[in-house]
Amino acid sequence: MKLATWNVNSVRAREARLLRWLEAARPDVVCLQELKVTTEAFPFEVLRAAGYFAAVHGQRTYNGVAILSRVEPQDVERGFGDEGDDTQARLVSAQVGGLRVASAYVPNGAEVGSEKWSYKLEWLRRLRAWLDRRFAQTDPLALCGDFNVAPEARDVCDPAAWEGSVLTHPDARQALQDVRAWGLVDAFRLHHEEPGFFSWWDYRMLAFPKNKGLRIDHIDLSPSLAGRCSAAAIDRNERKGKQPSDHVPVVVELDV
DNA sequence: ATGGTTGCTTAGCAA
Repeated sequence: MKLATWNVNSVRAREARLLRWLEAARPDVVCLQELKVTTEAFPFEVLRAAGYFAAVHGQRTYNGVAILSRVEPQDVERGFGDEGDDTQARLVSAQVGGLRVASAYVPNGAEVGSEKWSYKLEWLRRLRAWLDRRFAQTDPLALCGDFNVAPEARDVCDPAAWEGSVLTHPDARQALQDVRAWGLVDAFRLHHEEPGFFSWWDYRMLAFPKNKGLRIDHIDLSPSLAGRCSAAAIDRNERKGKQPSDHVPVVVELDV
């Protein structure tokens, strides 16, 4: 199974590129983030024609997440289902082909110390609580998405320049580590040790041509799936050409 | 040098 995650930064603005990429990469399952569209206005028909079902948790203007799958997703769950804030569409999960897949759009956090920053850290705590509540470590689970955290210095183009940012702050890294301590493994790092692999480049300041990026999009696997992950890659080419997203797809191959 | 760019929505916010 080929499983991917991609923050498309508006599914409507990216529709042509998404369809072209699906045709070229032929993934079985794709987690999308930042749809920026309501569930009602999601392009179900065009994706169905391309061979994909969709489990969608949409929202107007901001956020919005989905799971595309060649087999029909079952048991779709939207949000955490906890007592916390439920106004931002940032999590959808579903059963696809024998495993549980989650598409997550972790809050960016805006600025360290801001209300949005607190919301980001709290959201990551809720994510860990959701894992504790909903799954056993033996379950085949893939948590995919824009985590808005570069886990280590090797995931940052210029660690000194990015020190203390919302994407690299020790508190954000610790919050992600607390999520992963449930029993998740960063699939990309199973296959690549070296620095210089990025999944996001700012639209501004010629960040992509200068390769000033960060690796903030991740596919995290439960132990049983980690042992079945035969390859991982970042599709850097998708940042090239006209009207790219600021993020590119991350792809893994699972022997399931 | 709190700059620069993109998307949604329509002037300002979010990233």
